[in-house]
Amino acid sequence: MAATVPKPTDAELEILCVLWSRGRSTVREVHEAITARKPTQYTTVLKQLQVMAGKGLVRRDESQRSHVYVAARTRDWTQRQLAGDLLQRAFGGSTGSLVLGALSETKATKRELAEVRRLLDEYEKGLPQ
Amino acid sequence: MAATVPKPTDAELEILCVLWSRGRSTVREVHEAITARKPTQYTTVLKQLQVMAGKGLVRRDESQRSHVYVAARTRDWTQRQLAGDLLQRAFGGSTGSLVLGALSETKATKRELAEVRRLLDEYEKGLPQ
DNA sequence: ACTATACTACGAGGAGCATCGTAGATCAAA
DNA sequence: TTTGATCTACGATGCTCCTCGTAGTATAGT
Repeated sequence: MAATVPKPTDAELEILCVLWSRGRSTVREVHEAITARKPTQYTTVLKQLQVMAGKGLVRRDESQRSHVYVAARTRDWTQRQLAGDLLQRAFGGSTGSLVLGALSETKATKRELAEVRRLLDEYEKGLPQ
Repeated sequence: MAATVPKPTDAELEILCVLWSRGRSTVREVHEAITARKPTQYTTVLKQLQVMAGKGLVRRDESQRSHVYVAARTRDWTQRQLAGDLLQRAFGGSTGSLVLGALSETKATKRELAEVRRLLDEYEKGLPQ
């Protein structure tokens, strides 16, 4: 069975973002990234990572004294989960509503709209039949 | 200043969905809708609504013995908040990624794609210049 | 060898969330 | 008027999340 990882919480998501952008990282490295935006104790980040490892959100290499952490799921995969989850919870499954919501909240420009259209085309190409 | 309402929690969102679809509702009516999908005590829903009123997520009319509740924000407004929030937290502000995430997670069909495109067109029409 | 530094493990505690039970008030029906 | 149903108010509990402090261990520098 595919190990089922839970939906990351807010704080966990922040850490995942660091891991996605940095790749394999030690606690210290993650901490430095996190604390730059929001001053936080080192052990807070450490504990988070330990909990996340327990949940299966991250994996770690303990072969060195400084353990090295990696996100267990890709950014894309997680984004799909979160978008799908929100879709069900708040949008009654209507993809169109979600898209519109995202667009209007961020005051998307014509340029971004074009980008979205382009992505739609690409996505459709990958569709069966 | 516009009263700033907090982001609704999962349980709160379920109740809001009921209020949005039913309109003005008593606790009993909300409870009936909620418990149909997930058996729940009457007082649980009542308490939720009371808390939500305190947070400003709903307003209530106490002129009758059975208080009548209304969502304080429209469905559209809330959806925009949630979509925008997720966008910032998980997608680094990239609307395109969010759209793709939602599409691929729900295995959107060609028909739905067409619908999304139509909405995009409409949205663009309302855009200034 | 000794001391300072860096690292992990882990327990504790505050805060919010979701749920429920009980108490007390109000109303309606017999 | 008494009884039963219906409603609100609210306290209590268990859970998760987040944060931090302390303890213990390994490493490195002098």
